Amino acid sequence: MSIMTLDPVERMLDAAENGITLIKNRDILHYTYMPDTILHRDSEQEQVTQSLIPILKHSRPSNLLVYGKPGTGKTLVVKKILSKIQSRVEKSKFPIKLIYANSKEETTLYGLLVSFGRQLGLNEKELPSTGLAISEVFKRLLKIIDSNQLNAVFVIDEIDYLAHLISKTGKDILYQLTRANERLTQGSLTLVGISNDLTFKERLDPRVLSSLGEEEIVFTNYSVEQIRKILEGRIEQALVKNAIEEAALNLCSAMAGREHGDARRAIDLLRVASEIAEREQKTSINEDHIRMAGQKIEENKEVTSLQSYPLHEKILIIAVMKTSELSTGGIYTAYKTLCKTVRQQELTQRRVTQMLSEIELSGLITGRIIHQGIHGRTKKYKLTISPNTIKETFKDDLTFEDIL
DNA sequence: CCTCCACAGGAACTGATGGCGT
DNA sequence: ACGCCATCAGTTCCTGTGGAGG
Repeated sequence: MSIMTLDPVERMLDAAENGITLIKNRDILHYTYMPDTILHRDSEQEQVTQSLIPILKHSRPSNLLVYGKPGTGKTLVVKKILSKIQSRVEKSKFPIKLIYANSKEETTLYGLLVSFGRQLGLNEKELPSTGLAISEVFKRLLKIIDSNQLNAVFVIDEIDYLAHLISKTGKDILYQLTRANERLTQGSLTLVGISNDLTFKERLDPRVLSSLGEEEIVFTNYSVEQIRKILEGRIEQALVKNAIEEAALNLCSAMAGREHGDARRAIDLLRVASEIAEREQKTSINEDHIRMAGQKIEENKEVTSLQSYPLHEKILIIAVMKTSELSTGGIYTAYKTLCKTVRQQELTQRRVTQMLSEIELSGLITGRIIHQGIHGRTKKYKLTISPNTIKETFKDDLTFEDIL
């Protein structure tokens, strides 16, 4: 290694040139990477294939519902098998069209339908991204499937979010999707729903359930040992030999397994830890690196969610941080005074309670309902992140100069 | 045993935005 | 040009509630 330079940039460049390299292939340490073989999921793969097989015989397969916690490989398996099926039929005259959409990424019902449409080949002109009635969008989707004689497979990830959107707007799109085949003469439509929430079925319209739930597949959580195997597979491809200590690997699997067997989290941990170790010029990843990675991932999550909030939510978070009286009333008065100093129109208490519960969902604060007898009912909130993170994140924002 | 607090949180509505079809 | 539609942030009005204190 070259002599230590004082300039940190020079030092990093030096290290990159001559220093220790742990990572051979960074992409493999990303959970979006699709490995050739999916570990521990043989029977699930068989089940998925089984229910989709009719497509090869030119008839409509059963609709499919896939359950499993995050990071159990649901999406991976479904995508993999569908693409295999697609490559099988590629040469035949029988067109299969795979459509994938994640309900969480598309925040509105309209957006989701449009994303389906885009993948079916409708451009901005044929399907504008705003302005139409939802029933009109739906009509156009069916029209293109019909006129191109497509056999479409709609994969709807996180379908529980979609169900939630639907119940908010009152449009029963899911029902219409399941019944779409009756309106199609030339093509067909198959639904594959993927859900994280195992109780989601109970909230579903029974008419939808009867056709969507024709087949059900449950992905169980990974055990710690299974996660370890998955990690080993990736380590072998992505890292140099002996890049990770035995204990660190154990810790990594344990940390991810403890939650609910989330392989995605395990891989994230590994990637960040290896980056840290590499930067530190260590010859291997040890337990501390894993712990630091865990912390860093947490902090990153906090900072990005802090930054992404609109102005009034930010003010509210600062109010929670600065006040000691953490009942809703207390927070609200604190919030009002902050609004005055920042010269912002204050919002109603109703709105504020709503914002507070939204922030609570993201995990930055936690709330607990407390009954104080004659003193009524309140929700007491508590900051779950360190005030320093907040100050650090907002320190460049001129709006908050006076209140931090 | 009843009362009454201090809010929680649902429902329905408003007004603005942006863009369609005709 | 006009009416219509979806969406979003926010408001208004509302009903509901566990238990301390009388």
